[in-house]
Amino acid sequence: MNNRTVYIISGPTAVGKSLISYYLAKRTDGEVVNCDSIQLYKHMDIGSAKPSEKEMDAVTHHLYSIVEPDDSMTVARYRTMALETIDDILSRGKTPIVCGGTGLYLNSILYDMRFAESEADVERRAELEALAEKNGNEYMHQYLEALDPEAASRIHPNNIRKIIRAIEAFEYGKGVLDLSDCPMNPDYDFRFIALNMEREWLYNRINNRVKRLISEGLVEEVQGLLNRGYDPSLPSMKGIGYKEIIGYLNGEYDLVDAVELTMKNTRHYAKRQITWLKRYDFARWVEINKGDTVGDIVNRIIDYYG
RNA sequence: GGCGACAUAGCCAAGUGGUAAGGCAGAGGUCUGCAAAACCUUCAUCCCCGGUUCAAAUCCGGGUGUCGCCU
Repeated sequence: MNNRTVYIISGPTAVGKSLISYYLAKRTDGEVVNCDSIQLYKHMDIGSAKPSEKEMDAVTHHLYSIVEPDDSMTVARYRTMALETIDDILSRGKTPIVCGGTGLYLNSILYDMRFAESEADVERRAELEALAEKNGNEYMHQYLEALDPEAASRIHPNNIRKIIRAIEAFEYGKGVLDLSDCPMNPDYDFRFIALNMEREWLYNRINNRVKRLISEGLVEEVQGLLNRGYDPSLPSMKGIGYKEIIGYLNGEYDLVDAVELTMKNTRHYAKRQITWLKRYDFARWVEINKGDTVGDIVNRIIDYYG
């Protein structure tokens, strides 16, 4: 038993990753491993479009609903958990099927990304944010330039978030590394699938999905999260669908506007996801056409790798 | 039928003689600890015809269209 095959099912939001992973798991005696930054959170089921309970019961799903919305997730943490899960699945002779569209998280599995031992320092970050607030982005960029010219040259002066991270990283060790010169993770035999479909169709699916989430009770879910005391400023609460509904509940606009905003932001997100996936030249792009059944697609995925 | 207003990118829209702001949508892209985040790039010759002028989206005349009011 020395199979190291790991399927990765990625693609933009709403292409149908979850469903395809589910059927692929049935066909390959597999177990699904979540790679979606929002599906990691508990109590965020509707908005993040988690697989149904039925699917979760029929096939083992890992890393869904494992942290509280106010827990701080990071790529480093995700990577540790994901790798442990994958190893566990392999050790039992099953096939891990990583499913999700969070690019950086996928990357952390695919590559040997090294993270410093120490966790990010929240206090120092707050200090730097205050400094940026006071002196402006340009000032911070110059400050970074003095510390780490190489990193400064890679980060746009307007991208204050990355500038701050780079300063933090420099102060705590080696600075930010370049994503592109990271070695591939040698431990697995990846079968990387990037699902995609015609843009217009995808956008239609996104719009319909948002409507469906509302009818399934997204507003109530968000209200419930607020009632539990989760702050809108939490990263989890800034997920698409959540932040827009919060705006509606705060009376900033009506529900129709919230829905349209959510659709728009989801479309933008899907576009960014596709852009991200294009970086992987080893990705097998699977184009989904109208009329394809899930079975067809799963067959194509399996056939791809003989 | 008459009078008036308006006509700028897919949409909203600034610009009233000097060589087309901005926003949204769309498209493309960046990415090593908030990533469903953050950030970047790109997209018009101004309804049509004629005139005035060194120079017109901007002024004049005519046409067409839209809207409003009147009959």
